[in-house]
Amino acid sequence: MRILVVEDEPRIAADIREGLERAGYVAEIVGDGEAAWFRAETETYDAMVLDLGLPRLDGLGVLRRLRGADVALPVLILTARDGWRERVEGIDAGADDYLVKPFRMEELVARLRAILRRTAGHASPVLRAGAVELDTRTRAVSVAGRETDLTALEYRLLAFLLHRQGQVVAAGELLDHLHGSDSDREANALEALLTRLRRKLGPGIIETRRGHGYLVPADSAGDP
Amino acid sequence: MRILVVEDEPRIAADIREGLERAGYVAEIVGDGEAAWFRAETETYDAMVLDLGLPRLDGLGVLRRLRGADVALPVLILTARDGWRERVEGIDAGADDYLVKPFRMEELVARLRAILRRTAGHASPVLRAGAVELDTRTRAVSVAGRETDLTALEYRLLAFLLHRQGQVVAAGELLDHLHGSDSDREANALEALLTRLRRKLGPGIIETRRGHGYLVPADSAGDP
DNA sequence: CGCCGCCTGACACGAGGCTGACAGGCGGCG
DNA sequence: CGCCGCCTGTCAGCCTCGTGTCAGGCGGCG
Repeated sequence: MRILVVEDEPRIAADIREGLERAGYVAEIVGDGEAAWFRAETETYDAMVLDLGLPRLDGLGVLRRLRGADVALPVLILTARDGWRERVEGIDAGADDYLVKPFRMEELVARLRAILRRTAGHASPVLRAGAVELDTRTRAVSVAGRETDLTALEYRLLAFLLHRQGQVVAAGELLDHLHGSDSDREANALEALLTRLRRKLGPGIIETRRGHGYLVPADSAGDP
Repeated sequence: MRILVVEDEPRIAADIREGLERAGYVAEIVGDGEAAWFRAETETYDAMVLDLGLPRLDGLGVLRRLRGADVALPVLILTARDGWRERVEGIDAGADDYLVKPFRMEELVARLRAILRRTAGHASPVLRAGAVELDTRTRAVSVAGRETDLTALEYRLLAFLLHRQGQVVAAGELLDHLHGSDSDREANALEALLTRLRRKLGPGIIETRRGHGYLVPADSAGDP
């Protein structure tokens, strides 16, 4: 789960990142509305945490533009305590929920989970492929009903592939998602990771398309 | 006819504008990818001329975003002479045609006319020819409804020919897209590749124009 | 009829991908 | 503070399969 955090105050941004990552999300921070708009349009995120009190480009402007462009991205807005006007306008502009600063991280995570659960037609928070089930809320993964422990990286990889079920994802894109960088050396790291993950999941879940990339098949793979 | 030109180099941009307007089009220039995306989303254009060598935001990102958002806008990309990799990725990402810099204005106008003629650009990410379907999003190819495995090279070749449906493409140009170089020896490699691809696709999909090149016919070839 | 362009089956090589082993790093726990 | 565990990147070896090459065949055009 990738969350785009739009927050100009470095300390708060760092706190949010820490809290989100502790909760199992991947957080990316941008400091102003212009960058937020750009990132939201060019990359794929599962949700956005948007501080309305941005210095340069108004957070509300970002939100309106997003909604105007029909971007179905769950947005949680952060407002000042006395910013009731902002809150109303934010909800009007298409925010999914709001949070008043200062707030407790647990509350942020809880609200994020809530809007992730009820958004975008991804009705169910659990992803399935064959005998494999992945619950995005609890981060629990089971194979044929058996709870299975995945490492952080393995989980990210699996979740990403499940999110794109049926599509072939290039190795470069996977590496890009797992870290930021991309290199030749690291190609093998992905392969090693895949080997370990496949050993835990069993055969038929993650397939290789030589020269194309990897995918988890759309149909009920693994149990025919 | 409104054409959106995305080009950061002012002199080239001015040249293109002049050439397009002389040919009877209305040209609008933007200098970076972010602006291009915004304009393409908020305004209506008949085609886009997109320089892939943009400084800040990568032109390919714009293209992918457009296709991902199901924007049915014909796109002609401009690439550097040695940017064959860019070209391949551009076509893969849903460009309708490409032009190598430097180019003559007459050629730009001619290619623009061509892609405007076969209307609708590539609104849908799936390309069709007879019984063959190619989904650029999933990289899946099917023949008469049957999923068919293509190798990386076969896929590139087919995708390229489908993007240029109805046009004869010279062997040299095909080789140029599949690899960087172009040699006599390699000519046969292309023929071998074609043989293998045709065997998978069945007859009537890829035709040979002796002495000219290859094409996949524009009309519903293969199923009459 | 003979040349030339194109097709195709066979084959061999090398790149791409897999995996077991190892090492550095980081955090946890005593 | 130091030991020990797990996680993850790197390396080397192996295997598979994709792809180029070769040799020969088919057919059209002069």
